[in-house]
Amino acid sequence: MPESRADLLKGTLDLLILKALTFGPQHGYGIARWLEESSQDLFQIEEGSLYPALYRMEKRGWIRSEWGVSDSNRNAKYYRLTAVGQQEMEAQESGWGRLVRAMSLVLGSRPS
Amino acid sequence: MPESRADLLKGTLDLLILKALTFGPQHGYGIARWLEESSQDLFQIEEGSLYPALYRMEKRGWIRSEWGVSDSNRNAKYYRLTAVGQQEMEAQESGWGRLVRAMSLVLGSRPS
DNA sequence: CTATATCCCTAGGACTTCTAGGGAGCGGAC
DNA sequence: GTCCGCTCCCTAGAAGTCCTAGGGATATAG
Repeated sequence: MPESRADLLKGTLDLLILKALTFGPQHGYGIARWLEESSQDLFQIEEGSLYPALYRMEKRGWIRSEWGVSDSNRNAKYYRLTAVGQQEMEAQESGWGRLVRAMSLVLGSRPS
Repeated sequence: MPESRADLLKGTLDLLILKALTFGPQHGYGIARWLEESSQDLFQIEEGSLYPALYRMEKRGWIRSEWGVSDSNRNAKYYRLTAVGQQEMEAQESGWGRLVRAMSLVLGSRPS
């Protein structure tokens, strides 16, 4: 019963990945690094979460992959956003906005 | 593969329940109603999510229950926050704040 | 008496994430 | 030349949360 999970990513990983890919194709490792950087290290992206996420997102048609060579000259699988993925990104972004609004209403509430 | 889940609550249910109980003891049904009201119906609390959540939260010592009689004169199980639950609430509230900050950094980012 | 709202609960499954590994290649330090 | 660290990919298994889809009982209004 390990209650000690950092677990800061509450179902937001898909949106984060989609967002990372709006700037052009990127490989898994690069996505993880970018997310950590751009969140000022608030996010820690576990590879055991990332790769399964990429796999299911590709299966759903949100992203598509292609092998290439990375900046550091290694083989890397580059993912890019599809049109469906772009729509999904927008949908999830607005869903996130609704969640934040709802939470903010509740957390700022007084008794009924 | 039903992708059609409303699923607005991304792991925030515990915090929502804890928050609801900061205003005094309340029963499950009342918690659900209050959360829907105070979120302006953005949250829909399913009973199949709520009662298991209450059960595990009690098992963890965050809340304690006692049978009583509701305003509408029915038997109802009233939950109240424990000291541990109060601490947990504060911890989760600040965790939520960190998530919102991190998401906001990433969603507002430009390419690396 | 019948309908509606109020109240409680469980089982089973879908889904996401984590832990905990394994593997391989490139480049620089020594 | 060898070793180490970083880059890169991946899987299996388990834990945890939430949903769907039920089931049940009672008070009060009409």
